[in-house]
Amino acid sequence: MFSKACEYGLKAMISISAKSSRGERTNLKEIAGDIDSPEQFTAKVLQQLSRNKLIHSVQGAYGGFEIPKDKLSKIRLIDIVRTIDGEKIFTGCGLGLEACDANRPCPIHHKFAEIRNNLAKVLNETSLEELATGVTGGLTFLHR
Amino acid sequence: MFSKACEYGLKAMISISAKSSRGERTNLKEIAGDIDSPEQFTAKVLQQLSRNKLIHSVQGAYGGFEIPKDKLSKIRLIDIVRTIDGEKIFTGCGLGLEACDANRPCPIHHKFAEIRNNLAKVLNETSLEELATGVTGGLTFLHR
DNA sequence: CAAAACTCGGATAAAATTATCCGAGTTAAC
DNA sequence: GTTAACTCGGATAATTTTATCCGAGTTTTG
Repeated sequence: MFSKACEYGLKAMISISAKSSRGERTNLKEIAGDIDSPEQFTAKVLQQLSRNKLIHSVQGAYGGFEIPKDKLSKIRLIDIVRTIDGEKIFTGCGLGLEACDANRPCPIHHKFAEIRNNLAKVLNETSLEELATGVTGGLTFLHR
Repeated sequence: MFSKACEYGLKAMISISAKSSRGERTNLKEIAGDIDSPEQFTAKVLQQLSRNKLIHSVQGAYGGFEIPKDKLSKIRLIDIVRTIDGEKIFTGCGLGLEACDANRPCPIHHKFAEIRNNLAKVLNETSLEELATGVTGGLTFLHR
């Protein structure tokens, strides 16, 4: 469904959110520990998220990553997925056709439009805040 | 969503179905032409489908691939996806956790279970015959 | 039986994705 | 101002996926 990079990105964002909602800043090592991901690869993903203003990075000692509290309810999963995996998952043809639309649909176009729209809807409706709350409350988990 | 191999497999199966429903046998070159795919890579996918009894292969001159007519309405997209991409797309965690279930769910577990179930439902309900009819009637297309 | 038209399957190559290495820059504490 | 704890980013390596090569076997036709 999502690339590994995107999976790490989503988990990292949720981990950062949980900390940020308590006013804590976290860092690469802590994040990678929380989500059980390769540190350096995760660093690349965090850089990408930082460049796209989804998180705020602070260099130097006691630095790390954080998300301003007022943003927690505004960032949605779809923003993260868009940043890392792009639009393809939302608009791409289920059979990989370069051009596939209502005018010249692939055999599964209509059935898949519905599934993709539903995915987009869920990702669009789900805020980071909501998911961070679940993790903080011990109801959901970011690693096995 | 699906791997390239699976995309080619699905398109190839639809192409073969369209021919088989008219009693025609087709072959690798024709299939790759129909679905605009790399010939040799498509050959590997067809071998896999053949070994798993989803299509029947005939060697030698005038050989090729075909699907017995009585199977056309029985083969569903889910059979093809299972053969090529496996179960992961149906059961795997949206965030890539090794273990993710109702007991120890990832933050998006419940929302994604619904999407995946819907995908499985669509793939399970869609027969090859149905899709081949659309292509034969010029309503849907297997290449750009 | 020779030639042509096919599939089969092992081997290799190319490309994309995932993962790691490491030197450099930034900041806080002492 | 030195050290420790960080992020940044270019370079490289490993792995997986996608694509191609090619010799061998099968079958039909003439």
